[in-house]
Amino acid sequence: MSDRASLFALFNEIAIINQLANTAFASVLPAGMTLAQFGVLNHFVRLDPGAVPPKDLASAFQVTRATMTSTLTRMERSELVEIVPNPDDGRGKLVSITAEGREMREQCIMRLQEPMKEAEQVVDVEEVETLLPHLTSLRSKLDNLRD
Amino acid sequence: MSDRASLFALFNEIAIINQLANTAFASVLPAGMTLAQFGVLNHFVRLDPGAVPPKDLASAFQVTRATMTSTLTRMERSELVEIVPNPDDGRGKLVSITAEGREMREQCIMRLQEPMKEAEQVVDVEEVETLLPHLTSLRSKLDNLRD
DNA sequence: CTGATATAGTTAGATATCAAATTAAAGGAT
DNA sequence: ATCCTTTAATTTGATATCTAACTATATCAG
Repeated sequence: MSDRASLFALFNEIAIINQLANTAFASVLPAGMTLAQFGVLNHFVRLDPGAVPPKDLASAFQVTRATMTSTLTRMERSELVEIVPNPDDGRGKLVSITAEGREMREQCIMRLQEPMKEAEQVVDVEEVETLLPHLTSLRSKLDNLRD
Repeated sequence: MSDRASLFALFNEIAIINQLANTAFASVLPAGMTLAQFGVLNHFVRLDPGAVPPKDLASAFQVTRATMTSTLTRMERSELVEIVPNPDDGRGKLVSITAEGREMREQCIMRLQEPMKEAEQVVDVEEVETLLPHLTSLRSKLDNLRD
């Protein structure tokens, strides 16, 4: 197989894995929750960045600002985050996680244990350890390409 | 890092790579074309399956039948595929690629060369060769989990 | 044959995602 | 100070995707 075909096949496998994982994880989340929203909550809990502009969240997740606007609007509606004007920049906003948001994140983490456990049972741990650094490096290179 | 955290990180990297690749590839396709539609066209050209039921396409791409209905409806509207009732099954349909569909697929392949070339330039070929079999195996295992 | 169950496809309603256009504010150049 | 450019966020309109509910046909059990 040529290099190009391999690369193509690689992206193909990644697309399918992503879809399978997405569907499996999404199916156990509390009603109304999505992986995109969970990602935002998890980001706040893990990094504890305080109040951040939507654009920073957008670039952390590699989505457009329009996409982040959409997600954050829904999350504000369900009171998982709070959004206030940025006092230092009249164009901007600042987003922070609420107590409800933290609780919801805990709920999600708990529910995600089950499908993770299932995945662990079929997936070779060594395989994951082998794959991870390569994928991280690939992601980083593709990311640089974007600029 | 625990096994579970590694697995989680793995899915995370995969999600981001998928998004980056998706966006880059989608941006060079002819107006109106999408990766989902290209995937269907490519499937027909590579495997030459003749006329196939929508359900088979859905399972080939690991999407729901509803999703495939949506994609095929658009593709039929733009005359990239032809859809007729299945003479052997009153519930079913049969989908085949049209001459326009083949031309469109060629167009897409040509346009995809450019971003593929860029990716090739930053991505280590050996890295891809290392990754691919592991990803294929991972995909297959996750796939089995679904049933 | 008839009734229950399974399967193929669609529809409805939701979220995520993008690109392009718009609005408003910040920053820089002269 | 004024104009131009850039940046932050939103809106609009599109596709992809899911689940759940529905229709129609097929299949199987008795």
